[in-house]
Amino acid sequence: MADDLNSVKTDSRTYHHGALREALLDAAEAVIAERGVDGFSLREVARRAGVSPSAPAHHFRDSRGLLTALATVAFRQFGDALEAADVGATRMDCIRSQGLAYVRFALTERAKFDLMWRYSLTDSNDADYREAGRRAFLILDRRMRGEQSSRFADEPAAAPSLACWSMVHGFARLALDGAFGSGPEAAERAAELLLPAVLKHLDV
Amino acid sequence: MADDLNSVKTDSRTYHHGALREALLDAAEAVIAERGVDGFSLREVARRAGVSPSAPAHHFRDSRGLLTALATVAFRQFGDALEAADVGATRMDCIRSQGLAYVRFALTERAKFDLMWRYSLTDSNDADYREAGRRAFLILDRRMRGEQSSRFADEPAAAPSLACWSMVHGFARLALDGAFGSGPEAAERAAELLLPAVLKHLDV
DNA sequence: TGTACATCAGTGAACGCGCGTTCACTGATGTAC
DNA sequence: TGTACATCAGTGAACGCGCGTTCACTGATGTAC
Repeated sequence: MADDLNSVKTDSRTYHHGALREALLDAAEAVIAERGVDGFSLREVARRAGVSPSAPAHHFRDSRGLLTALATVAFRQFGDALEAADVGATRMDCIRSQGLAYVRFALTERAKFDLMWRYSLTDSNDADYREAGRRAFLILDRRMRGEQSSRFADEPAAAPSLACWSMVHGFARLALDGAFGSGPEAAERAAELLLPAVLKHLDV
Repeated sequence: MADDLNSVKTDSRTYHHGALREALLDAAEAVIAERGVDGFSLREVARRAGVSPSAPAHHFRDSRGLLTALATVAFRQFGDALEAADVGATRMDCIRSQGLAYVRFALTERAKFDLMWRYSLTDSNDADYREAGRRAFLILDRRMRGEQSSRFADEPAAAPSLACWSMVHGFARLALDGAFGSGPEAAERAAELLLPAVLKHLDV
């Protein structure tokens, strides 16, 4: 595996692919982006990667394995997006900015976002997968906790974070699932128009 | 179809089933409850209803038709549950009560709730389906609007309702999708423990 | 520097499967006269 | 009240499909000596 990365691009047909794992993840991403998560098939992914149907098994035991790996990648990108959005003059600004980024990610990476939460398709015991999900939540959670102590002393510590997470998650899902009209455009328009107003009703 | 309903139960094997439509819907509900929405198959449903694989086509054009009908039924039951929960001394009590009912429905009727929002599996143009979904939303929306005028004069009128809807919907989805631990018990425990505290952060 | 060999990463044919849908059909029902 | 017939609601065999996975295999790579 000490492959020169350039050679991967250049020598076109060797018996050993050289970067098949990544190629399969890319292909899988393309497939679900085009056909939706339910349209995923291992054979189709292999086909796109130009490889026999049994090749993926060497890198990801089975189809669930591949999807779990892809969901993990997706959660990492998602976490990165939240982290990048954690900016603003005040704590509340940061929170709102993260909320917008949350929904934007869901709407631009529809299929990946779907997959991240389709736990019937992934191995929810996979350590990397769990860790990637946990990290994403903690980015928001850390900002929510901030310096300030909760005004709601009698409640579980995670409640404010969870309230925020629930609201943006719910909004994103409703948008994706066509509650604001079907098609990506309708969802994006709704998000632009409504989400800022909706976030005003979050009290944390 | 002027069938005596009692006879449906009693004479066991006639060529004409007599209430096949309902039997198929029941069977479909059982199938997705056992196997999840992805485990649905038209043949399996026909099998359980004790009928040939092509029989369902007479009542529901195809498999999407059946699922759309089932989703419609589900949305009606969901609406009924919200309506029944719309009780309390204050407006806010009613809202909270509806929120709890929302999540309870999602957790007890997992598969049906899943199906309601899986719009890749249903015909989202179906009039009954749309109407049933709309009605459910309006039950919450009516209570949210109440007598009182919004304190947020500059925002879209639907924003408070949508904020509430998003929060409970998001919470329900996170619970269902295993964010609070996998398995129904974990989800229910989390809902009991966290949901009331989460709802305190809704400002409407 | 050369060689033997283990290991790794692929091939491609084959398996068995369950699926949705179509098709020509038939049994039961209800209605017109 | 009896009969002819249209319509409705089923049957069941057959279709073609794409799927995930297994299997015995082989080509390429890297390492020990």
